Amino acid sequence: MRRPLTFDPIDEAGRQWSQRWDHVEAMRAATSIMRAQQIVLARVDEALRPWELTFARYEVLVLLYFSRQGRLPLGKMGDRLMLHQASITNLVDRLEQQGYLRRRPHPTDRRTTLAELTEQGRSIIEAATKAVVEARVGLSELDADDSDHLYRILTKLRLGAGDFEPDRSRSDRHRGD
Amino acid sequence: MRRPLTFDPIDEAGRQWSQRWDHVEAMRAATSIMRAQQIVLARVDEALRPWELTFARYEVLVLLYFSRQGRLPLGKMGDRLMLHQASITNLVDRLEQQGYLRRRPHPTDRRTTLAELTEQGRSIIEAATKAVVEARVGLSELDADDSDHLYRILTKLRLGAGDFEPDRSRSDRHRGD
DNA sequence: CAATATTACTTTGTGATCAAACTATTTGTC
DNA sequence: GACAAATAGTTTGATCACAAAGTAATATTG
Repeated sequence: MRRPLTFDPIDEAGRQWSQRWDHVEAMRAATSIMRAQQIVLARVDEALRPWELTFARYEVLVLLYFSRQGRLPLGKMGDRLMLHQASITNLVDRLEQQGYLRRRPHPTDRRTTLAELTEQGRSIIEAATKAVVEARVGLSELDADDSDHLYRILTKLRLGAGDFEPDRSRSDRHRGD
Repeated sequence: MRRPLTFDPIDEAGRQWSQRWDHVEAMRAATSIMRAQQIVLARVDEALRPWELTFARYEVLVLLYFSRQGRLPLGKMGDRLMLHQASITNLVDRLEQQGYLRRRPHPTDRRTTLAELTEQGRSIIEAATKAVVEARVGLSELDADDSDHLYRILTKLRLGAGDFEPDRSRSDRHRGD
Protein backbone atom coordinates (compact mmCIF):
# COMPACT_ATOMS: atom_id res chain seq x y z
CA MET A 1 0.00 0.00 0.00
CA ARG A 2 3.01 2.31 0.36
CA ARG A 3 3.00 4.83 -2.43
CA PRO A 4 6.41 6.23 -3.30
CA LEU A 5 6.92 9.91 -2.66
CA THR A 6 8.55 12.09 -5.27
CA PHE A 7 9.74 14.63 -2.75
CA ASP A 8 11.31 14.70 0.69
CA PRO A 9 8.40 14.89 3.12
CA ILE A 10 10.60 16.45 5.80
CA ASP A 11 11.82 19.15 3.45
CA GLU A 12 8.25 19.82 2.42
CA ALA A 13 7.07 20.01 6.02
CA GLY A 14 9.98 22.35 6.73
CA ARG A 15 8.82 24.69 3.99
CA GLN A 16 5.40 24.98 5.54
CA TRP A 17 6.76 25.17 9.07
CA SER A 18 9.13 28.02 8.31
CA GLN A 19 6.29 30.18 7.01
CA ARG A 20 4.70 30.24 10.45
CA TRP A 21 7.14 29.14 13.12
CA ASP A 22 10.74 29.29 14.33
CA HIS A 23 13.53 26.74 14.49
CA VAL A 24 12.85 24.87 11.27
CA GLU A 25 16.31 23.32 11.46
CA ALA A 26 15.48 21.74 14.79
CA MET A 27 12.17 20.49 13.45
CA ARG A 28 13.85 18.93 10.41
CA ALA A 29 16.61 17.39 12.48
CA ALA A 30 14.23 16.01 15.09
CA THR A 31 11.96 14.49 12.48
CA SER A 32 14.96 13.00 10.71
CA ILE A 33 16.15 11.42 13.93
CA MET A 34 12.76 9.80 14.45
CA ARG A 35 12.80 8.39 10.96
CA ALA A 36 16.47 7.35 11.07
CA GLN A 37 15.79 5.36 14.19
CA GLN A 38 13.05 3.42 12.43
CA ILE A 39 15.34 2.69 9.49
CA VAL A 40 18.26 1.54 11.60
CA LEU A 41 16.05 -0.56 13.81
CA ALA A 42 14.36 -2.27 10.86
CA ARG A 43 17.68 -3.02 9.16
CA VAL A 44 19.45 -4.35 12.22
CA ASP A 45 16.43 -6.41 13.23
CA GLU A 46 16.45 -7.84 9.72
CA ALA A 47 20.14 -8.74 9.99
CA LEU A 48 19.50 -10.41 13.34
CA ARG A 49 16.47 -12.41 12.26
CA PRO A 50 18.38 -15.70 11.79
CA TRP A 51 19.02 -15.80 15.54
CA GLU A 52 15.58 -14.51 16.48
CA LEU A 53 17.15 -11.47 18.07
CA THR A 54 16.04 -7.85 18.09
CA PHE A 55 18.41 -4.90 18.40
CA ALA A 56 17.44 -4.51 22.06
CA ARG A 57 18.10 -8.14 22.94
CA TYR A 58 21.27 -8.10 20.89
CA GLU A 59 22.56 -5.13 22.87
CA VAL A 60 21.98 -7.01 26.11
CA LEU A 61 24.04 -9.92 24.85
CA VAL A 62 26.84 -7.71 23.54
CA LEU A 63 27.03 -5.94 26.88
CA LEU A 64 27.43 -9.27 28.65
CA TYR A 65 29.94 -10.37 26.06
CA PHE A 66 32.04 -7.30 26.79
CA SER A 67 32.01 -7.88 30.53
CA ARG A 68 34.93 -9.66 32.09
CA GLN A 69 33.07 -12.67 33.42
CA GLY A 70 30.16 -12.73 30.99
CA ARG A 71 27.74 -11.83 33.76
CA LEU A 72 26.24 -8.63 35.14
CA PRO A 73 23.47 -7.55 37.52
CA LEU A 74 20.26 -6.67 35.70
CA GLY A 75 20.24 -3.20 37.19
CA LYS A 76 23.69 -2.38 35.89
CA MET A 77 22.64 -3.46 32.41
CA GLY A 78 19.65 -1.15 32.62
CA ASP A 79 21.93 1.77 33.48
CA ARG A 80 24.33 1.07 30.65
CA LEU A 81 21.68 0.55 28.02
CA MET A 82 19.53 3.43 29.29
CA LEU A 83 16.59 1.10 29.66
CA HIS A 84 13.79 0.86 32.15
CA GLN A 85 13.95 -1.88 34.78
CA ALA A 86 10.86 -3.51 33.41
CA SER A 87 12.35 -3.54 29.94
CA ILE A 88 15.45 -5.34 31.18
CA THR A 89 13.31 -7.88 32.99
CA ASN A 90 11.42 -8.57 29.78
CA LEU A 91 14.51 -8.75 27.59
CA VAL A 92 16.26 -11.09 30.01
CA ASP A 93 13.12 -13.24 30.29
CA ARG A 94 13.11 -13.64 26.57
CA LEU A 95 16.85 -14.28 26.22
CA GLU A 96 16.66 -16.84 29.00
CA GLN A 97 13.85 -18.66 27.19
CA GLN A 98 16.01 -18.65 24.08
CA GLY A 99 18.86 -20.21 26.02
CA TYR A 100 21.30 -17.38 25.34
CA LEU A 101 21.72 -16.48 29.00
CA ARG A 102 20.60 -17.69 32.42
CA ARG A 103 19.79 -15.96 35.68
CA ARG A 104 22.16 -16.58 38.57
CA PRO A 105 21.82 -15.45 42.18
CA HIS A 106 24.38 -12.87 43.24
CA PRO A 107 26.91 -14.61 45.51
CA THR A 108 26.64 -12.08 48.34
CA ASP A 109 23.70 -9.74 47.71
CA ARG A 110 20.53 -11.77 47.65
CA ARG A 111 18.55 -8.89 46.20
CA THR A 112 20.43 -8.82 42.96
CA THR A 113 20.17 -11.23 40.08
CA LEU A 114 22.96 -11.77 37.61
CA ALA A 115 22.46 -12.49 33.95
CA GLU A 116 25.13 -14.86 32.69
CA LEU A 117 25.91 -15.65 29.07
CA THR A 118 25.57 -19.33 28.15
CA GLU A 119 28.01 -21.03 25.80
CA GLN A 120 25.38 -20.86 23.09
CA GLY A 121 24.88 -17.17 23.80
CA ARG A 122 28.58 -16.48 23.50
CA SER A 123 28.91 -18.23 20.19
CA ILE A 124 25.86 -16.77 18.48
CA ILE A 125 26.96 -13.26 19.44
CA GLU A 126 30.00 -13.72 17.29
CA ALA A 127 27.95 -14.89 14.33
CA ALA A 128 25.25 -12.30 14.83
CA THR A 129 27.75 -9.49 15.07
CA LYS A 130 29.28 -10.55 11.81
CA ALA A 131 25.87 -10.02 10.21
CA VAL A 132 25.38 -6.68 11.94
CA VAL A 133 28.79 -5.47 10.79
CA GLU A 134 28.05 -6.56 7.26
CA ALA A 135 24.89 -4.46 7.40
CA ARG A 136 27.05 -1.58 8.66
CA VAL A 137 24.79 -1.42 11.69
CA GLY A 138 22.07 -0.12 9.39
CA LEU A 139 24.08 2.85 8.14
CA SER A 140 25.43 1.58 4.83
CA GLU A 141 24.90 4.95 3.13
CA LEU A 142 27.18 6.79 5.54
CA ASP A 143 30.95 6.87 5.44
CA ALA A 144 33.12 6.92 8.56
CA ASP A 145 33.22 10.73 8.58
CA ASP A 146 29.45 11.03 8.42
CA SER A 147 29.06 8.52 11.23
CA ASP A 148 31.65 10.23 13.39
CA HIS A 149 30.04 13.57 12.81
CA LEU A 150 26.67 12.18 13.72
CA TYR A 151 28.07 10.64 16.86
CA ARG A 152 29.73 13.87 17.91
CA ILE A 153 26.64 16.00 17.41
CA LEU A 154 24.39 13.54 19.15
CA THR A 155 26.79 13.29 22.06
CA LYS A 156 26.06 16.95 22.81
CA LEU A 157 22.43 16.01 23.01
CA ARG A 158 23.02 12.98 25.22
CA LEU A 159 25.23 15.03 27.50
CA GLY A 160 22.54 17.66 27.81
CA ALA A 161 20.01 14.97 28.61
CA GLY A 162 22.15 13.87 31.54
CA ASP A 163 23.03 10.48 30.14
CA PHE A 164 26.47 10.74 31.66
CA GLU A 165 28.68 13.21 33.46
CA PRO A 166 32.15 13.58 32.03
CA ASP A 167 34.60 12.80 34.80
CA ARG A 168 35.99 16.19 35.80
CA SER A 169 38.30 14.90 38.52
CA ARG A 170 41.06 14.08 36.10
CA SER A 171 42.73 16.14 33.36
CA ASP A 172 41.21 18.38 30.71
CA ARG A 173 39.45 20.94 32.81
CA HIS A 174 39.67 24.28 31.04
CA ARG A 175 36.76 26.47 31.93
CA GLY A 176 37.20 28.24 35.24
CA ASP A 177 34.60 26.52 37.36
CA MET B 1 16.96 3.75 40.49
CA ARG B 2 18.94 5.34 37.66
CA ARG B 3 22.54 5.61 38.68
CA PRO B 4 24.47 8.34 36.93
CA LEU B 5 27.28 7.18 34.69
CA THR B 6 30.66 8.86 34.88
CA PHE B 7 31.57 7.90 31.34
CA ASP B 8 29.94 7.80 27.93
CA PRO B 9 28.51 4.29 27.60
CA ILE B 10 28.65 4.48 23.80
CA ASP B 11 32.27 5.54 23.80
CA GLU B 12 33.06 2.72 26.20
CA ALA B 13 31.18 0.18 24.07
CA GLY B 14 33.04 1.49 21.04
CA ARG B 15 36.36 0.85 22.73
CA GLN B 16 35.47 -2.77 23.29
CA TRP B 17 33.88 -3.16 19.88
CA SER B 18 36.91 -1.85 18.02
CA GLN B 19 39.15 -4.45 19.62
CA ARG B 20 37.24 -7.24 17.89
CA TRP B 21 35.12 -5.91 15.05
CA ASP B 22 34.93 -3.43 12.19
CA HIS B 23 32.93 -0.27 11.60
CA VAL B 24 33.02 1.17 15.12
CA GLU B 25 31.92 4.53 13.76
CA ALA B 26 28.73 3.02 12.39
CA MET B 27 28.11 1.24 15.67
CA ARG B 28 28.56 4.45 17.66
CA ALA B 29 26.40 6.45 15.27
CA ALA B 30 23.64 3.87 15.17
CA THR B 31 23.54 3.56 18.95
CA SER B 32 23.51 7.35 19.26
CA ILE B 33 20.57 7.58 16.89
CA MET B 34 18.62 5.09 18.96
CA ARG B 35 19.28 7.03 22.12
CA ALA B 36 18.68 10.44 20.51
CA GLN B 37 15.28 9.28 19.38
CA GLN B 38 14.36 8.37 22.96
CA ILE B 39 15.52 11.76 24.21
CA VAL B 40 13.69 13.76 21.56
CA LEU B 41 10.54 11.73 21.97
CA ALA B 42 10.53 12.11 25.74
CA ARG B 43 11.10 15.86 25.54
CA VAL B 44 8.51 16.56 22.90
CA ASP B 45 5.96 14.33 24.60
CA GLU B 46 6.65 16.28 27.76
CA ALA B 47 6.08 19.60 25.99
CA LEU B 48 2.82 18.26 24.53
CA ARG B 49 1.47 16.85 27.78
CA PRO B 50 -0.87 19.81 28.48
CA TRP B 51 -2.91 18.86 25.39
CA GLU B 52 -2.64 15.12 25.99
CA LEU B 53 -0.81 14.74 22.73
CA THR B 54 2.11 12.51 21.80
CA PHE B 55 4.64 13.33 19.11
CA ALA B 56 2.93 10.89 16.76
CA ARG B 57 -0.54 12.36 17.24
CA TYR B 58 0.90 15.86 17.07
CA GLU B 59 2.45 15.08 13.69
CA VAL B 60 -0.90 13.95 12.37
CA LEU B 61 -2.48 17.22 13.42
CA VAL B 62 0.35 19.32 11.98
CA LEU B 63 0.06 17.50 8.68
CA LEU B 64 -3.65 18.31 8.53
CA TYR B 65 -2.94 21.86 9.58
CA PHE B 66 -0.57 22.25 6.65
CA SER B 67 -3.05 20.90 4.15
CA ARG B 68 -5.13 23.37 2.15
CA GLN B 69 -8.52 22.34 3.44
CA GLY B 70 -7.52 20.90 6.78
CA ARG B 71 -8.46 17.43 5.65
CA LEU B 72 -6.69 14.47 4.09
CA PRO B 73 -7.33 10.79 3.35
CA LEU B 74 -5.94 8.49 6.03
CA GLY B 75 -3.82 6.64 3.49
CA LYS B 76 -2.10 9.79 2.31
CA MET B 77 -1.26 10.68 5.88
CA GLY B 78 0.30 7.26 6.36
CA ASP B 79 2.50 7.80 3.30
CA ARG B 80 3.65 11.21 4.44
CA LEU B 81 4.38 10.20 8.00
CA MET B 82 5.91 6.87 7.00
CA LEU B 83 3.46 5.06 9.21
CA HIS B 84 1.64 1.79 8.87
CA GLN B 85 -2.06 1.91 7.99
CA ALA B 86 -3.00 0.40 11.31
CA SER B 87 -0.99 3.02 13.16
CA ILE B 88 -2.84 5.80 11.37
CA THR B 89 -6.16 4.21 12.20
CA ASN B 90 -5.18 4.12 15.87
CA LEU B 91 -3.87 7.67 15.95
CA VAL B 92 -6.95 9.00 14.19
CA ASP B 93 -9.19 6.99 16.54
CA ARG B 94 -7.54 8.64 19.47
CA LEU B 95 -7.53 12.15 18.01
CA GLU B 96 -11.18 11.77 17.11
CA GLN B 97 -12.02 10.77 20.70
CA GLN B 98 -10.14 13.84 21.85
CA GLY B 99 -12.21 16.02 19.56
CA TYR B 100 -9.25 17.35 17.60
CA LEU B 101 -10.44 15.91 14.30
CA ARG B 102 -13.37 14.01 12.86
CA ARG B 103 -13.76 11.40 10.16
CA ARG B 104 -15.61 12.46 7.03
CA PRO B 105 -16.61 10.34 4.05
CA HIS B 106 -14.80 11.21 0.84
CA PRO B 107 -17.24 13.07 -1.42
CA THR B 108 -16.69 10.81 -4.45
CA ASP B 109 -14.68 7.73 -3.45
CA ARG B 110 -16.66 5.84 -0.86
CA ARG B 111 -13.66 3.70 0.05
CA THR B 112 -11.65 6.55 1.43
CA THR B 113 -12.11 8.30 4.74
CA LEU B 114 -10.97 11.84 5.31
CA ALA B 115 -9.66 13.12 8.59
CA GLU B 116 -10.73 16.71 9.09
CA LEU B 117 -9.37 19.12 11.68
CA THR B 118 -11.98 20.48 14.07
CA GLU B 119 -11.93 24.10 15.21
CA GLN B 120 -10.58 22.92 18.54
CA GLY B 121 -7.92 20.92 16.75
CA ARG B 122 -6.84 23.91 14.73
CA SER B 123 -6.50 26.16 17.73
CA ILE B 124 -4.65 23.76 19.98
CA ILE B 125 -2.11 23.07 17.24
CA GLU B 126 -1.08 26.67 17.41
CA ALA B 127 -0.67 26.57 21.18
CA ALA B 128 0.99 23.16 21.16
CA THR B 129 3.46 24.20 18.50
CA LYS B 130 4.43 27.20 20.55
CA ALA B 131 5.41 24.78 23.32
CA VAL B 132 7.26 22.50 20.91
CA VAL B 133 9.20 25.41 19.45
CA GLU B 134 10.11 26.62 22.92
CA ALA B 135 11.49 23.16 23.62
CA ARG B 136 13.45 23.46 20.35
CA VAL B 137 11.76 20.26 19.25
CA GLY B 138 13.83 18.45 21.85
CA LEU B 139 17.17 19.62 20.49
CA SER B 140 18.00 22.56 22.73
CA GLU B 141 21.69 21.64 22.89
CA LEU B 142 22.17 21.92 19.13
CA ASP B 143 22.64 25.11 17.15
CA ALA B 144 21.20 25.63 13.68
CA ASP B 145 24.39 24.37 12.06
CA ASP B 146 24.38 21.15 14.05
CA SER B 147 20.76 20.56 13.20
CA ASP B 148 21.28 21.26 9.53
CA HIS B 149 24.24 18.94 9.44
CA LEU B 150 22.27 16.23 11.14
CA TYR B 151 19.44 16.67 8.69
CA ARG B 152 21.74 16.50 5.70
CA ILE B 153 23.53 13.35 6.85
CA LEU B 154 20.32 11.60 7.79
CA THR B 155 18.79 12.53 4.45
CA LYS B 156 21.40 10.32 2.78
CA LEU B 157 20.17 7.52 4.95
CA ARG B 158 16.50 8.17 4.24
CA LEU B 159 17.19 8.37 0.55
CA GLY B 160 19.01 5.05 0.66
CA ALA B 161 16.09 3.55 2.52
CA GLY B 162 13.81 4.55 -0.36
CA ASP B 163 11.77 7.04 1.64
CA PHE B 164 11.49 9.21 -1.44
CA GLU B 165 12.81 9.50 -4.96
CA PRO B 166 14.23 12.88 -5.87
CA ASP B 167 12.35 14.15 -8.90
CA ARG B 168 14.85 13.73 -11.72
CA SER B 169 12.59 15.08 -14.43
CA ARG B 170 13.44 18.69 -13.69
CA SER B 171 16.78 20.47 -13.31
CA ASP B 172 19.96 19.45 -11.56
CA ARG B 173 20.79 16.18 -13.23
CA HIS B 174 24.54 15.82 -13.36
CA ARG B 175 25.57 12.21 -13.36
CA GLY B 176 25.33 10.62 -16.78
CA ASP B 177 22.44 8.21 -16.26
C1' DC C 1 -21.68 -7.64 -16.88
C1' DA C 2 -19.79 -11.02 -13.96
C1' DA C 3 -15.40 -12.44 -12.12
C1' DT C 4 -11.16 -10.88 -10.39
C1' DA C 5 -7.78 -7.69 -8.74
C1' DT C 6 -6.73 -3.61 -6.40
C1' DT C 7 -7.35 -0.13 -3.00
C1' DA C 8 -8.89 1.85 1.58
C1' DC C 9 -9.54 1.22 6.00
C1' DT C 10 -10.44 -1.61 10.36
C1' DT C 11 -9.73 -5.46 13.46
C1' DT C 12 -6.98 -8.52 15.98
C1' DG C 13 -2.89 -10.24 17.93
C1' DT C 14 2.01 -9.57 19.25
C1' DG C 15 6.23 -7.24 20.84
C1' DA C 16 8.38 -3.39 23.07
C1' DT C 17 8.45 0.23 26.42
C1' DC C 18 7.22 2.80 30.50
C1' DA C 19 5.01 4.15 35.04
C1' DA C 20 3.41 2.66 39.22
C1' DA C 21 2.69 -0.66 42.70
C1' DC C 22 4.53 -4.68 44.98
C1' DT C 23 7.92 -8.19 47.34
C1' DA C 24 12.25 -9.13 49.20
C1' DT C 25 16.56 -7.75 50.92
C1' DT C 26 20.04 -4.66 52.58
C1' DT C 27 21.67 -0.39 54.70
C1' DG C 28 21.53 3.30 57.96
C1' DT C 29 20.38 5.19 62.42
C1' DC C 30 19.07 5.78 67.04
C1' DG D 1 18.97 -4.92 67.68
C1' DA D 2 14.69 -2.67 65.73
C1' DC D 3 12.71 0.14 62.45
C1' DA D 4 12.79 3.35 58.50
C1' DA D 5 14.72 4.21 54.07
C1' DA D 6 16.87 2.72 50.05
C1' DT D 7 17.75 -0.74 46.54
C1' DA D 8 16.90 -4.93 43.24
C1' DG D 9 13.90 -7.01 40.64
C1' DT D 10 9.04 -8.41 39.16
C1' DT D 11 4.20 -7.67 38.03
C1' DT D 12 0.47 -5.17 36.07
C1' DG D 13 -1.70 -2.02 33.08
C1' DA D 14 -1.33 1.54 29.46
C1' DT D 15 0.37 3.21 24.97
C1' DC D 16 2.24 2.65 20.56
C1' DA D 17 3.82 0.26 16.47
C1' DC D 18 3.44 -3.36 13.10
C1' DA D 19 1.86 -7.73 10.57
C1' DA D 20 -1.75 -10.29 8.98
C1' DA D 21 -6.38 -11.11 8.12
C1' DG D 22 -10.96 -9.19 7.30
C1' DT D 23 -14.56 -6.03 5.11
C1' DA D 24 -16.06 -2.89 1.78
C1' DA D 25 -15.80 -0.29 -2.40
C1' DT D 26 -13.86 0.56 -6.89
C1' DA D 27 -11.30 -0.67 -11.14
C1' DT D 28 -10.16 -3.99 -14.68
C1' DT D 29 -10.94 -7.40 -18.00
C1' DG D 30 -12.53 -11.18 -20.72
